[in-house]
Amino acid sequence: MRQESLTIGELAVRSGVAPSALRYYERLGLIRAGRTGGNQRRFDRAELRRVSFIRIAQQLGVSLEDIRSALDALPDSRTPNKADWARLSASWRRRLDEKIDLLTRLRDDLTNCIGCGCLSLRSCSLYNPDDELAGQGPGPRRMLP
Amino acid sequence: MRQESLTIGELAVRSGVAPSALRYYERLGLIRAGRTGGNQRRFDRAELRRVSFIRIAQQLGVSLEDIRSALDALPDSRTPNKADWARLSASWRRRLDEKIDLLTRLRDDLTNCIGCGCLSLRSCSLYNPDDELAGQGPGPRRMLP
DNA sequence: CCTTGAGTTGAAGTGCACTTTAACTTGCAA
DNA sequence: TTGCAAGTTAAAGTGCACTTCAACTCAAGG
Repeated sequence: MRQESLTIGELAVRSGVAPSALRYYERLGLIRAGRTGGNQRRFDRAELRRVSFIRIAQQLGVSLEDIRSALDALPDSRTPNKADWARLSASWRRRLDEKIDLLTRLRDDLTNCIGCGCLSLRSCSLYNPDDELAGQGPGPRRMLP
Repeated sequence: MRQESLTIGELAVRSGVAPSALRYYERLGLIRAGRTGGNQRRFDRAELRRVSFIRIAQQLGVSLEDIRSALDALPDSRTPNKADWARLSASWRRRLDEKIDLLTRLRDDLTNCIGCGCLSLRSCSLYNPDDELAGQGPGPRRMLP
């Protein structure tokens, strides 16, 4: 079989992302699709890698807007190759390192800090409002203007 | 000075959380406040620790609803002591361990996986949809019914 | 040819975590 | 006592990441 292009349903199954989400990603310019004569989307297999990248970045608390910016670094005219993806992954690695670092500090301090009764923010390294990745809970945030 | 109770403004400054957010937390039952004769909130100093706990939990991608459940484990009648907080922090430590683990795997696999071209989800350990904490990006999620 | 599942669109809806607004009241210092 | 910052409420608004809906078209098998 090994077809060149995928329907939106196929891409959804293979990526684990709902068709509606894929359409949404396309609208935001995170992925691209060609069209058939009858106006149906056909995705290049390479888009699978993009979707994968998107979901990984989301695990790091990166917004779709920021992911779009990152993906813009990929070549527009040709299919991205290993070197392209490697370059992109480098920046993600840095983010990952930072995030792991933050969580590790959090873990190491937690018992200690609660045990000693100092858990009152500000004083503690647990509270780190300046960290770009720190405030990314499950809900929208943009607390300080 | 060392006053017994804090106004909402004072708690906001000391916790770094906006007054509107604190009122919201109170509505959801995450924190408690007494009232003055004139109906103004007065927070026990112990509430500071609760707010701290909430913000830390949010960094782990836990929803306010889940945080509320966790906080319900604290004693209702008396001010929580060190042992109470330690017990609570234990469960958070487990979550932290899991999350750090996930991110570490992610980091270790990333370059490798992208480099080898296998980054097509499903096949990769990068994609881990069953992990409770994995899907916690910055936006609301609840993709599968 | 006909049916049926899969795809198309724009517009509206959803859930979370808040913030903003409007209209009003309190608490404290001068 | 008066002035004003800080507090109060309910209700509506915001931003993100989607999903759902209605009304329609397309693609492929029998």
